[in-house]
Amino acid sequence: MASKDGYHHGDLRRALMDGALALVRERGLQALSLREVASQAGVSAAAPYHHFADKAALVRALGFEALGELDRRMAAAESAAPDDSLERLFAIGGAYVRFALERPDYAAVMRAPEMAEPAATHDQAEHGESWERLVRAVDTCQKAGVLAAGDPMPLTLGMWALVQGLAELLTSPGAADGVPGDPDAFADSVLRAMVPRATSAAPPAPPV
Amino acid sequence: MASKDGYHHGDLRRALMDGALALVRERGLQALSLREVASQAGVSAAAPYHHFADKAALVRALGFEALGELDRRMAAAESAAPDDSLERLFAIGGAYVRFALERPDYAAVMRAPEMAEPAATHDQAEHGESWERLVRAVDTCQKAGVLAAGDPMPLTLGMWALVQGLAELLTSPGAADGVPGDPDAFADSVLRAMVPRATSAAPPAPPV
DNA sequence: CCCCGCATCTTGACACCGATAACTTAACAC
DNA sequence: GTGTTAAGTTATCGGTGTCAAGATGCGGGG
Repeated sequence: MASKDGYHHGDLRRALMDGALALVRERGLQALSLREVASQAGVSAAAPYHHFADKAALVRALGFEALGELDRRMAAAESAAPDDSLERLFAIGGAYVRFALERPDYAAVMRAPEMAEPAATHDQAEHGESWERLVRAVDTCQKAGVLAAGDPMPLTLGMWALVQGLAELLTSPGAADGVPGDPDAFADSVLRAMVPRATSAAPPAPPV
Repeated sequence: MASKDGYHHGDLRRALMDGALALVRERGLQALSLREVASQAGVSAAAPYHHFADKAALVRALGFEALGELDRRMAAAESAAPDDSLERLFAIGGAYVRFALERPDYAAVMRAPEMAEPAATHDQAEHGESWERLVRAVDTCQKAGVLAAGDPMPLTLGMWALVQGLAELLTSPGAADGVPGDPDAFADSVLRAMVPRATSAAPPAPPV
């Protein structure tokens, strides 16, 4: 809609987004500079304003792209998991953490302050499809009796907050200290340790 | 050490910190400007550099102050809770969330990117006293048999991630939608729903 | 064919920001 | 008094987001 495929430049909008993503990956969201992204793409400092209203609009575009990719990975992980409701829930949560660890740039723009502004929720649903996917997974677990019945909201929001906080903790520098080995596997153990079970027969945390 | 109590100005360092906190409260951490803080305090733009090496140093000072206040509230909540290990754990987590809701300015500087830089861990321990307090509470719960035994790290880190993510979710604007009534009470219900129990006799989530 | 329109990109400028250097002032020690 | 030092000032630099006005190029209608 905004740009079909290129008049002078090849596809500037995409080039700007990729450049911004690279800059975030290398030096963090704080160091993201519109001018630098522009000059790296070979255009002047004012050129981006023909593709994004604002620096915030660029960040929001990246954030929504990240949300889309996140949901794609969650969907893949969910369908690849064994046919067990709780395993599917773990797979979804694990996909979030793995995504944040693998693509810290996307993770950073996903929780950028620009994504929480009213202009952001105006364009897209609150958490996108991922949220509804999680709601569905929790509901399935409850119906299967593997999670305590009752209002699903506290459980779902708790699950979301858990993976969100876990991703943030493991992404922040210096977090590699203290986690024994592969952070991905550690995140999985945290998830399994934290998710409550309705059944009492569940083994009390596998020996480390 | 840096300033005893005032030569020309009353106590500039404190005035700058208070002004910065107010600015964060009103317009967010992103809008924090050293120049504006300085002019609001009635001094020139270069004056703050005699009290803080950097803008980052100001933010770090506020962040550590926030961590101190957080631990103070956690301690108060813990000792005010009934004499039950799990209740104490809930009290600690609830204190975190309540603090973040009540003082979003402190919450913002606590998780500012400047706090994750190597210069920050150099001055103070990783999470301050609060972390060790949580470790102790989880350990007590495990010893009391109310939490599954085993490696306490996944449980503790999961608990930390949960309250951290919960605070971030409830602090972000637009989060008031969807939570039924008092967010503080809702956070407590999330905490109680998410924390796993070793005992099977625990009532399966109180009716809503 | 030409020319007009529109999207795109450029230059130039403005206001703001963080940071530093050089200078002035005030408080205290002796 | 003198001298030292902390604290505050002005002036300035490089960088950033943003806007206005002009240049440039591609497409479609005459």
